[in-house]
Amino acid sequence: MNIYEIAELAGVSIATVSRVINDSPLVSEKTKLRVRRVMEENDYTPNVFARGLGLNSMKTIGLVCPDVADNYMARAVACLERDLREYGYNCILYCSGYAWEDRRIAVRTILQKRIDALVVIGSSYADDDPDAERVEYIREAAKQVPVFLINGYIRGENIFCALCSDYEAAYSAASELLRSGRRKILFLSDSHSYSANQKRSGYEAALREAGVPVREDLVIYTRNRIDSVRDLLLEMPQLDADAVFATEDGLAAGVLKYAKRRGAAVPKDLAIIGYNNSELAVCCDPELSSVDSRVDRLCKIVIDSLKLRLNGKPVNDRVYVKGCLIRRMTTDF
Amino acid sequence: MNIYEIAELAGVSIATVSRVINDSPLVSEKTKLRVRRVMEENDYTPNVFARGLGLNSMKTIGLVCPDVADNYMARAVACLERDLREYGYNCILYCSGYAWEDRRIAVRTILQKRIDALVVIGSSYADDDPDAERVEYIREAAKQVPVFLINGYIRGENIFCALCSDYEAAYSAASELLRSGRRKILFLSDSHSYSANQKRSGYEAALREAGVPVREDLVIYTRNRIDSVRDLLLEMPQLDADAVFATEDGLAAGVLKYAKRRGAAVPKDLAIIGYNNSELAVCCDPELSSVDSRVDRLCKIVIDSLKLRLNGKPVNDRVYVKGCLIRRMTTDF
DNA sequence: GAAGCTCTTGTAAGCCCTTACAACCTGTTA
DNA sequence: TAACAGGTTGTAAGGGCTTACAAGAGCTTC
Repeated sequence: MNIYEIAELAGVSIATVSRVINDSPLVSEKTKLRVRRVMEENDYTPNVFARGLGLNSMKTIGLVCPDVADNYMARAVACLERDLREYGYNCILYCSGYAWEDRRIAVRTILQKRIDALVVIGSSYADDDPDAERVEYIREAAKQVPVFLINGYIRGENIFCALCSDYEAAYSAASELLRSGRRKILFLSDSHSYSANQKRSGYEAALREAGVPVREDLVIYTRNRIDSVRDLLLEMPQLDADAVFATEDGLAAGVLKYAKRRGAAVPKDLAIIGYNNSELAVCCDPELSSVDSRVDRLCKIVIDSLKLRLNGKPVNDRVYVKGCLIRRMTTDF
Repeated sequence: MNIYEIAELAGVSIATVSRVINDSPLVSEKTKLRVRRVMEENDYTPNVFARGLGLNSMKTIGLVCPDVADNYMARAVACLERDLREYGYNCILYCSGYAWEDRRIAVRTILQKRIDALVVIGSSYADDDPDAERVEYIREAAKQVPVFLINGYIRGENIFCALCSDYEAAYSAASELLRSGRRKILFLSDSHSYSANQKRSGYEAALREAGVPVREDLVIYTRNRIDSVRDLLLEMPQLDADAVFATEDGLAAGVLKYAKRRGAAVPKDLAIIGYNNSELAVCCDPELSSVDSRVDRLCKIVIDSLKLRLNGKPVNDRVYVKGCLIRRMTTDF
């Protein structure tokens, strides 16, 4: 069943059928109705490939993220997919993994599908990255389609960034801990990504401002896995800290669990703040205080920009969203 | 840059270029090398739309699931996407939501993209469903492309199912609890889906077999949200149970948390078993015993079947995988 | 030296749409 | 009544690829 048969059955030309498909104002209402009825009766759907060829677009957006099994990215993907679909676009998903080379391949590969735009989630790039040239592939991609980064920042033609102001968020989280009298605040992170570095800077700024020296031994990196955190704490016979600021809820949840086992009272002996406000946070006992990095908000911003951009309108190339601390039970009141 | 230009530059016909693109054995190695070099030099990529038109396939698989933000489905999507990609296929994702009408629309919509196969995750359909006709759209879809169900069962031409044997898994989970002397086992579920019903049947069978009467007041349904569980427990001044079997880890985690708050010793006073062995389970304290429903295994099976099917080979239309109980700290040894 | 074979290449039709341009119809206007 | 405008429809030329079929090139064989 193709456009010719429909045209035949409706007694019109294929041009008219095509116009009906595209709801062109050039067709009279009467004809439209007739053609539509024939299409429905034969439940005809235009061939998207042919359509793609003609329009040079299949109304598809590429979504690249390191790992959808991560709750943060999953929420982003869910949000983006829904909204974009409602706007008439489908999403091709590509879980790249975290390695830079794999990310590069991901973008290159997905571009071959002739997507209309590319969204990269959790990219954590930055211009001031010491290895800045490793994000060059993003700029390459931007030559072909508009590129939207969620939580990554790269300056460039046709590149649009929506970021959580991690620096500020970390600053205020650390300040909160300082305000409640904590002086030995452990900074726990799982990566040296741009956003992790921003968090660290914010943390250090808050300490400095409060006149508290930044102690190298209180800045620790480990894998975001519960057993890594367990091992970490096992190796530290006595944890010389009265608070923890973790760059991921998973890390914070681990600290909470194993510190409690060790007999620490939370938050009295040890206050804890996580990051991302994931589903984990409310499952913890006591509930974990966490910085909400506002994925949904970031996604909305990206979607709005994307719509504007696809309509050829100008778009801000950088938007920051303030992260906000959700106070639960692992911090003082 | 199109196939004509490449042909021109390489001094061959477009047919030859096309054959090189498709790595046809009809082309001499010498010519292949030459054409390939020209393609690389101009970094040419064949237009997928035109290719799709010609081959009637864009090497794309449709992935429909109610909600990727759910850890179980996210793991499935991640696994499927990776393996299918390695096999040369990309995935179009569609998060349908749970409503039946929305699922129907999801499948109908995604089919229009002329995908080569459809994978439906967490469908929880069944032939013996009282509302069996509501899954008719799956059979409709199967007329167009092979359909693979993960954790759903519908008999039909071109429909292939991979399921966790929830009945058995639940049976053995309940048996485990009975073996350790529990007699008042609460069955806690968040849905009346096919697989939830299977779990309930398994649970009841175990009780009956042990000569323990099934108490209606110990079968409870509630939303899979931590606060729903909290409210549920609040409404039950004294929980007359010595064990809980929950159909989702989220529910189990909630019970664990609020039962502990109430002073119950776990597992001494209350043993708990969850389901799906999600990331939550190990974050709980004590770590949650949980039935591993083996998403990864199910995905592998689907992928293997899918490959066979796409090559026109015969495939089992139903494969069961045994769920297995992961014993952690919320059950006795 | 002609026939026949295999290997390789080219020609052209086809896949199913979109859309520029031409043409037609109807109703006004001068 | 002719010219014209506006609204509607049709014709035909793409768009970039695949592939059936034809054909040429280089061998071998008798």
